[in-house]
Amino acid sequence: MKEVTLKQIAENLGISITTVSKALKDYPDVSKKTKALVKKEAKKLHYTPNVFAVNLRTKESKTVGLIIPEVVHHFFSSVINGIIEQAEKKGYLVIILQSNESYKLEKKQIDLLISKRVDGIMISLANTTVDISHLQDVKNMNIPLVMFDKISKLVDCTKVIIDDRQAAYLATKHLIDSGCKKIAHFRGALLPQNSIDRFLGYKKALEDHGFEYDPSLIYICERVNYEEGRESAAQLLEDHDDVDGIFCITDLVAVGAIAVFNERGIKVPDDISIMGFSNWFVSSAITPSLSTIDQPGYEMGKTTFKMLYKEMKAKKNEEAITSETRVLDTAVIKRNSTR
Amino acid sequence: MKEVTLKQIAENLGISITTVSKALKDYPDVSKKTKALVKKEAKKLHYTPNVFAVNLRTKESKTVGLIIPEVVHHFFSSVINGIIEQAEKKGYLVIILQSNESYKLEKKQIDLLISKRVDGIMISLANTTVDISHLQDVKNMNIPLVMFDKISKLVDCTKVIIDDRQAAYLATKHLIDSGCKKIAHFRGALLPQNSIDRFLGYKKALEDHGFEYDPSLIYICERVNYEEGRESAAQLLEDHDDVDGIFCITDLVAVGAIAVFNERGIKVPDDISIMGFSNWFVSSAITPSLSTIDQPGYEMGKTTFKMLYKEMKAKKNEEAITSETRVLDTAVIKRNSTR
DNA sequence: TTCGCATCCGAAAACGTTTTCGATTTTTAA
DNA sequence: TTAAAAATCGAAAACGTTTTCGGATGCGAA
Repeated sequence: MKEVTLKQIAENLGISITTVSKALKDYPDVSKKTKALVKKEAKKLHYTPNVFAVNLRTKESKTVGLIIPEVVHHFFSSVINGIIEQAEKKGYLVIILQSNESYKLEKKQIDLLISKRVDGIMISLANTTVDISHLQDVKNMNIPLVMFDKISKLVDCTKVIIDDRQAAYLATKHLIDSGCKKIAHFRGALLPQNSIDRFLGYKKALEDHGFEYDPSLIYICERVNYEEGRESAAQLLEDHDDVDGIFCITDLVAVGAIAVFNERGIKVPDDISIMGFSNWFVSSAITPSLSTIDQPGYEMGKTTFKMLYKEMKAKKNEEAITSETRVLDTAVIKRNSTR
Repeated sequence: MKEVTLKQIAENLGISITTVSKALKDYPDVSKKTKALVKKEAKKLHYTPNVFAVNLRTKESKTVGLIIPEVVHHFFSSVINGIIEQAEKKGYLVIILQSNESYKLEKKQIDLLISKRVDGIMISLANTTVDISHLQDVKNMNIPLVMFDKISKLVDCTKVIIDDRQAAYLATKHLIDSGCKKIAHFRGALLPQNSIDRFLGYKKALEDHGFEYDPSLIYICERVNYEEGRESAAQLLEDHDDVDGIFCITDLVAVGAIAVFNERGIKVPDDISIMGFSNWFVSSAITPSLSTIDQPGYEMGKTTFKMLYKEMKAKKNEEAITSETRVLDTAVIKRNSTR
């Protein structure tokens, strides 16, 4: 029942630990004969190297950290999916932490990951994060860092994002093209970059097409959920009777809005068109199915890890790591909630 | 820029490494004065222990593994949420792996976690898993193991589950109580235990209430998704014109079915009642909102980790670890898809 | 024979921590 | 004052691996 170590094998074979170690790693200065011998014995004893010792010696953990605002979220869980798949392929394991949209937690978790000596960190920022010194710390300690989706422009590191502004522009344009004359926007909280960008895209689209921007058509959904979609829709119905299009920051908000319109006999899209954002898989299942922007979560996860991997490799080879921003493609998905 | 170690502190203070180590861990054989001195110096230099060395020495990683069939799934991501929250609270980190419902991958991942020397493993089995020797291995190596949700009765370890059979019984009974006369069941694949149990619960409820079990009313949804819900509903409409109730293995399947009925002008619940399973948060957002069984994912994650923690502590104290099965409560949630 | 050159092997240090056990000093009791 | 007890400290081993560097061996060529 004892742990089997290099020493064990060495003793069994009457050779040194050194030779065993080198044989297993195919060093050129071990004869083919002893290599075969050692490997056979290792297999026989089911030898697996003690990672703790390997970590200590090599100063690597082959483990990366991932901090995400909310795990229970279709987009983010798609990202997780992409990341862990890609990581496993490259022999890395992923430690997942959830910031719960809290800056304080996020900071603590960064420290935790650093103290666990992960080889790299991937993060999507909490909405409440403004101070970015904890991320600067990561960079200063020369730990590879990649931000995705919810990023901060203030941190110099590689980023994987979509062009929220452009996507929102296209979403709004799609409403305009389909004949909407008065378009509201259910936006997210004021701080997060993507909430800002989507708002700006919306505004720009209006201006470019001869609409005047009307602040009273903006509704804020702090928590970006179904309930807020409902509330905003209800409020909108009180405030305005001539809005014929809504661009929602997220599908979930849009679904809430559609539910309210359905209940009140307001026809979507005949009376009012609804545009979502994310292409949550449920969006095609509701009635009417939701027109939206496809936001490639799985893809984002995949390239996020790939970027991180590149940096980790560069660091190992003592090459300089250069920050890079990768922008993923989005697409307008036309369904039945818009004309 | 050098790493700060115990040695560093010791040299600065002109004392031994031993004393520094003990001072930081409040050993009783270090004077208050030197303790204060050491702690001050440690703080000044931002000392953090090298986990690699600690791991090697203590043979613990303070890390646990989690294998899940699919990350992108509301129920499972709720479980993940519960687990990582609880784990962090106890100072453990969680490595998440995804088996993609593949036995082969699952087995490989178990080996991976073992080789990473995690302190414990939590797993929800892949649908295709029948051979359980890899889990037996885990037990044999004396690594704490907890199975949740999709378990195998053949493995002797602690388990956290719901009473699928009982819950399905109540779901079916609810349909019966609300006046349904002919009740179909959209079940899952044949192998997984919870698919079997829900089917058995359905059958038992029928028998207990004077219904005769009719195999032609059973539809199999292999992949348990929206599309299969649609297909099964469409098929049902061809096969039978007098079914007035359906118990679906999962909300997603139920949502697919409802969509078909909505499209074809079949009224839910007036013409046909639909019962789901899981209480996916979308279920309350669709029209009509879905009656279902509440399956507490977050709670399950929480107690799964707690159970694991208990075992890990027991192992450390060299107490015997006794397997235990914890059954969590479910509840019938009545909404508008049933009368 | 001797030198040079491969080829093959192993001693030993290093990674940074924890913990045992003995040594030294200080305090207390007689 | 002295012996015993308590308080405080440190040397050293151990965890299991990786890697450097020097040593041994064998072989062919000079």
